[in-house]
Amino acid sequence: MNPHSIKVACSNCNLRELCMPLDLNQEELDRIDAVVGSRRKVKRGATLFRTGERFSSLYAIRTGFFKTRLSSEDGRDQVTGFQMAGEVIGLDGIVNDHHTCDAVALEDAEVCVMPFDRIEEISREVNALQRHVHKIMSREIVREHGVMLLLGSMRAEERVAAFLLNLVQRLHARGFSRSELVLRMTREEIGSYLGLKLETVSRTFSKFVDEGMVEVKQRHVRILKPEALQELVNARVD
Amino acid sequence: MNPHSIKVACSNCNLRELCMPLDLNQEELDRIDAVVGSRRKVKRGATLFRTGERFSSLYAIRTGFFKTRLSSEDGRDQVTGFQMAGEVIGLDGIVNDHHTCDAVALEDAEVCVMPFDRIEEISREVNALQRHVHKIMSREIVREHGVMLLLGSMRAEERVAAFLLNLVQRLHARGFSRSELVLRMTREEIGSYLGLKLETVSRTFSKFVDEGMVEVKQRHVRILKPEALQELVNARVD
DNA sequence: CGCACGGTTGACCTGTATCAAGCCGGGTGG
DNA sequence: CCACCCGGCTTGATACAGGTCAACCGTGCG
Repeated sequence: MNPHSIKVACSNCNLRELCMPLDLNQEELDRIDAVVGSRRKVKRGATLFRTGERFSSLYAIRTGFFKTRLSSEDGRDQVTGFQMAGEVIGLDGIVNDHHTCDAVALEDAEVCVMPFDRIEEISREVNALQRHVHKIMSREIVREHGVMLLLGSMRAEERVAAFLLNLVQRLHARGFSRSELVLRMTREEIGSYLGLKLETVSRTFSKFVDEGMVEVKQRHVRILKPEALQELVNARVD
Repeated sequence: MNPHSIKVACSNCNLRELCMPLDLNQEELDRIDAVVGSRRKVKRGATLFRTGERFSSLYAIRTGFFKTRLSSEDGRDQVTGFQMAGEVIGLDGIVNDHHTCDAVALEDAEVCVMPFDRIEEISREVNALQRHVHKIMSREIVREHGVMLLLGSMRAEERVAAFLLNLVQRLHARGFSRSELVLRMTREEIGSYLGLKLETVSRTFSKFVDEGMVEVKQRHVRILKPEALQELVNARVD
């Protein structure tokens, strides 16, 4: 759509510790800079890639917030994840050379475009990058295991609690508050991700508010009792 | 537990087209043989690896049938997948150098042990192997997306139908019948995987039988109307 | 042979979906 | 600047899918 060729060295990027391996010598650093082909801006509501599009690159999010979703022709819709700065999207496309989900920007965003064949080429030479790529993919697999646990065995309250704690923890790792957050997505999108209807998400928020665990004003959420939420998530089922 | 050092060349393995890249010259083939360190037998009910164990290898299943499960201390249990011959397990361990799930044999099994540092080493030299490893990981990510869709948006009948079709399709790719299968797992394990209780799985089977879509005798299942099951899976929700 | 585990089935309960009405806040146009 | 509108959200009433609890059955193993 709107590719930009402004290149900024990864070695200078303030997200480096989030999206690149750490212990590199200068030569390796220079090599890794070559992984990023260009940058690309994505407007709120626009897609970075869509189901069926040819896969060519992974994308490291510099700024903004994305959702990924499966949209099958038969009308089922499933949000498979929310991604923020420092996270990598596009891994789904590697198997079949085509993307199998949509990536939609939930706010104006900018990504680093990393052509995958270049990633493969350089990770043959820089062991740390090779290892890094493997870890990123493995991390995604483990994350999805967690979502399966959530969808397969948690009740609505537990899901919403887990969702809020996960979001705020990731934001905190990026220097934001550990108790306050702004939701970038609608109740419906949260519901899709959590396997719930939007009304249930809304009711659950209200319940948490009644119980003094959180404050909710529209999309602004303040977590008052993180331990209480955590306890919900840990609750034994049987 | 019980490592065996019997080595059999991948180049001669009848599962090669399932678990190894295809277009290789002789030199590359020889190199890839070096990926497999040894074999290991796993008795029914035993674990190949457990949550928390140090990660060192991926495993290619030669024979037998596995389930992977998350078993959190708090009593939640979630089956995250069923794996059969030609499939690779252990990818979850790469991120943190420790496994994050258990792999349990549902019948006596044998796996090829592939030390991961050797995989990384050789895939630096053999591009096809590098690409292959990336595809395996990406395939797992895409598979899990599918499970998220199933858990997040399908009703019980749809889940069970999808489960049966998926199993029989994978078995058929391995030379088994496209309509008959033997379940290697209990109703409870199916239920855990599908986010349902075992009674619901049982009832759903019975319903399918009543409707003439399948025959079920214990763990023997014969699919009589695959199109009907497929239609269920494709059913638009709204 | 008999026990134990896995599976089926029934009766009832409950959490979440569904349907519906109304609210709130931000953006637009008069 | 205000009125209006619209999308996103909340809340209530009701329906129903699937969970729970319980009894019973079949079969394969010791």
